[in-house]
Amino acid sequence: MQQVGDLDASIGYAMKEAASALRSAMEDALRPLDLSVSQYSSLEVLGQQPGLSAAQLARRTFVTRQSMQGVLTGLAARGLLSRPDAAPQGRALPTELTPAGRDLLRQASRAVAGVEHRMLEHLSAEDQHRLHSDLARCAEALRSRRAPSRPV
Amino acid sequence: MQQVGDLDASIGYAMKEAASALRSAMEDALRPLDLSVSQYSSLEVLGQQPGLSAAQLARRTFVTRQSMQGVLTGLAARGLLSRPDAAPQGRALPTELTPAGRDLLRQASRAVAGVEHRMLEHLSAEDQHRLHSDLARCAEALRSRRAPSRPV
DNA sequence: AAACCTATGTCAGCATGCTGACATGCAGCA
DNA sequence: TGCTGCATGTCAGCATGCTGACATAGGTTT
Repeated sequence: MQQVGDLDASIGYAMKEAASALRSAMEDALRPLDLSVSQYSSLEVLGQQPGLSAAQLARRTFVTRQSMQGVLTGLAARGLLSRPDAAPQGRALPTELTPAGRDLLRQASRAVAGVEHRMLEHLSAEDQHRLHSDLARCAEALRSRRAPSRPV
Repeated sequence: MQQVGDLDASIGYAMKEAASALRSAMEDALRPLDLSVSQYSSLEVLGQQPGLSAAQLARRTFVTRQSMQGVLTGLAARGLLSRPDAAPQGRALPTELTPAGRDLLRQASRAVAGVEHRMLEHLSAEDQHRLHSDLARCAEALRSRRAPSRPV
């Protein structure tokens, strides 16, 4: 275990491969709707948790809040979501989907569900459940020891 | 299954989360060596399969050959790998690590192995084996139906 | 009240990776 | 021979996402 060893035996490599294939398939599925994966992710999160700020949304979709601003600007320009001009409290601008946004999200979510189904069709329900929990455990294990790197 | 549904139950979302955490942890581990994840990936593949062309390397590391050119240029400028000036046959330029490249790869591979170990330490050997095979199956299932989109 | 800390939005600059396009070398076929 | 198809390398342009920096709003501590 001192070095990575054969890549075809590496779980990290397999994870990158699977994530890369998933992203490509999602891009293909979302292209007809003129949505990028980042745009879809924002819509999906926002559909389930209306009123999130850009910074909260960014954390949920694994990008920086600076990047999220660009995504939200693009979606707002297409009338898919709305943000108040002034913050009702603090600096956070709560974002919500418009009816058009909800409608497009419904189509996009259907397309992505198809991709996910295709990805998992050869796995039993039990395998899927365990895969989900193992992935969550991997993420948690990596997150837990993110050193604060505060110098003494 | 007609829509994606709760994100916390989505395997695709969990995969993105795990892959994102893995990438961040690798960036942290490789920063002291002044290597990006892409640079490390290229070195690792090249260490196991010397003589690959840029295009072959690109496919193995899930980037385009155009992007790979930039990575190889940077690594070559640091004396970590060597490419012939002229193609010995066809257009492909077979790339190989220099002794300095092999040395840095050894350190990087150790660091990344540590990350991967941390990611998996709460999973049994059996769980790890199954996770690897499930990820491979997911990738394969997504790849298989990449539609050629040739119009009839 | 004043100082501090945190979270948020925003601007600027830059690195990475992509698509599109073109030329080249080689194999296969008419 | 010439034509076609394919893989490779390379150039240009662009989109995405990042880091760094700053101002602002609110809460906490002193």
